[in-house]
Amino acid sequence: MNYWLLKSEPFVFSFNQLLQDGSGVWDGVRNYQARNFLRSMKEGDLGFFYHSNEGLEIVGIVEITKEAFPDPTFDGDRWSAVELIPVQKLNNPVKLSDIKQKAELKDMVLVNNTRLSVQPVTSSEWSIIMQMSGTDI
DNA sequence: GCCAACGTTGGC
DNA sequence: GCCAACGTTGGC
Repeated sequence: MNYWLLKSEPFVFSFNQLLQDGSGVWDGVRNYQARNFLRSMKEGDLGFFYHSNEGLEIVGIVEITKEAFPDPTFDGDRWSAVELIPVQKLNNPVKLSDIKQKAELKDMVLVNNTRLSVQPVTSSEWSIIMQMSGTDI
């Protein structure tokens, strides 16, 4: 079981939107590093849903329900997409500024490679953030 | 609005 | 294959 973090600008696609829709396709990724992470996702993996630009916080948890397939917004198999469902909204969104203050989280990709939109999260990072959010799964 | 970090493009 | 120029992302 692996953990991930997915970034979206809330005015493009928000966690609330995903909750409303019931499921979503994570497409439009045009970065090789991010694509490779998409391709290594397994059904049942969990991910944080992060709002970039506005909010700057982790707002919810998603679960991968369909492993990588060709991105429907692109002609060809160069880019990939996955399907996911919302699992839960965090009781307390975890802000980037709070993450940055935690010594245990200083190595998070989110902190060190701000531009990567799909990134892995270690299980210890996952549990620390879950604790900060006051949320149980 | 600015700027740092990173990715991509294209000339050589 | 290198590197300068440019474009984009995203935090501040």
